[in-house]
Amino acid sequence: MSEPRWLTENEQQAWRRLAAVVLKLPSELERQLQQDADISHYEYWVLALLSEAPDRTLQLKDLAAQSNATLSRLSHVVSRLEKRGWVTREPCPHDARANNAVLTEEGWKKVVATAPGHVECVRSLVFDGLDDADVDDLARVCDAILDRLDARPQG
Amino acid sequence: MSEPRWLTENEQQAWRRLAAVVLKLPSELERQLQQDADISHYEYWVLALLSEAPDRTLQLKDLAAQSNATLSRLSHVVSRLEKRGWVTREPCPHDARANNAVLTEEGWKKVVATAPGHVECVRSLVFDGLDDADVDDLARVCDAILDRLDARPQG
DNA sequence: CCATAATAGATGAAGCGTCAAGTAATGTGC
DNA sequence: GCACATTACTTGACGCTTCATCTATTATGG
Repeated sequence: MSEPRWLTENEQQAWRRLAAVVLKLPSELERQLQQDADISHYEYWVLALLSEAPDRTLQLKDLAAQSNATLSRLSHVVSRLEKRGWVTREPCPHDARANNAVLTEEGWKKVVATAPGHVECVRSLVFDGLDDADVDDLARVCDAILDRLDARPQG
Repeated sequence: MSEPRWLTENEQQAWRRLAAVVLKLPSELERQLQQDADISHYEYWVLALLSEAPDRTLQLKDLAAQSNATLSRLSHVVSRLEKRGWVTREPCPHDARANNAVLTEEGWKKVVATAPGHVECVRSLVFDGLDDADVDDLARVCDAILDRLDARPQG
């Protein structure tokens, strides 16, 4: 084991701030959605993805990938969303192992009702403090981090 | 309720990437620490903060603030760390309501043993993909977001 | 001083995510 | 075309965070 490559002063500062964002931003978004729509951030994300998908339908596997979650987590969440009447499960025609998640009309209404307040929250927390150049920088840096995250051996 | 201020195309892209980072980065750090040191990311933060504090001692209230957590969460975590022999609670001399958390010698050793691998993980996931200008951009953007997060009315 | 409020922390229940197993269907090698 | 591995998903248990509530101590107002 060689000498660890410690962080420079600049990197430490950036890291502390990124760590704080990564910790606080989700909990604030969670709070807003819970309070205003009685729904978790991840549940919202699932509904939003379905609302944009063709026929408002996605196979669970793909929905899991697009929402950055494990299939297990998604399965639990879809069960909850099903109980609330926002999503239904349907067998996938071409693969008897697979299931599709389909957004119901009620689910669509839920997304439509929830989206404006949530977008406003994201905007006020993130984008109102940034100019156009900052937004580009943010996207670029996040992309670089994601490249390395996705390149990891075993998730 | 006026027309919501939707996100521009650029903002949407940046947001999706930030959301992915905010979701994936913590779980990857969690995985590394759990695997290599049998400890959670937040537990590591607590130990690391204590290791840098004068006398390796901090009042629970201050430790909660510095680690971006509620007092309740910290209290539970300190209980676990106490059971593992890495931290002890001591009454605060000047305020009988308050408790100090103190890092034990065993706790110090744990930090020393864990830090290099964790820093390596942070470096490889975040900083190895960024140049100096990116690091500055990251710090600046995170700072702007934190300003708005911390300015929120009620947490 | 005394009542009230605020602060510091602890604790138990509830909900969600993760992990380990399990089932069922579908590829793949020989 | 039959074993074997892989894929797709479900389920139950466990651990951790949050929330509400509780105790104890310290400030504050009159």
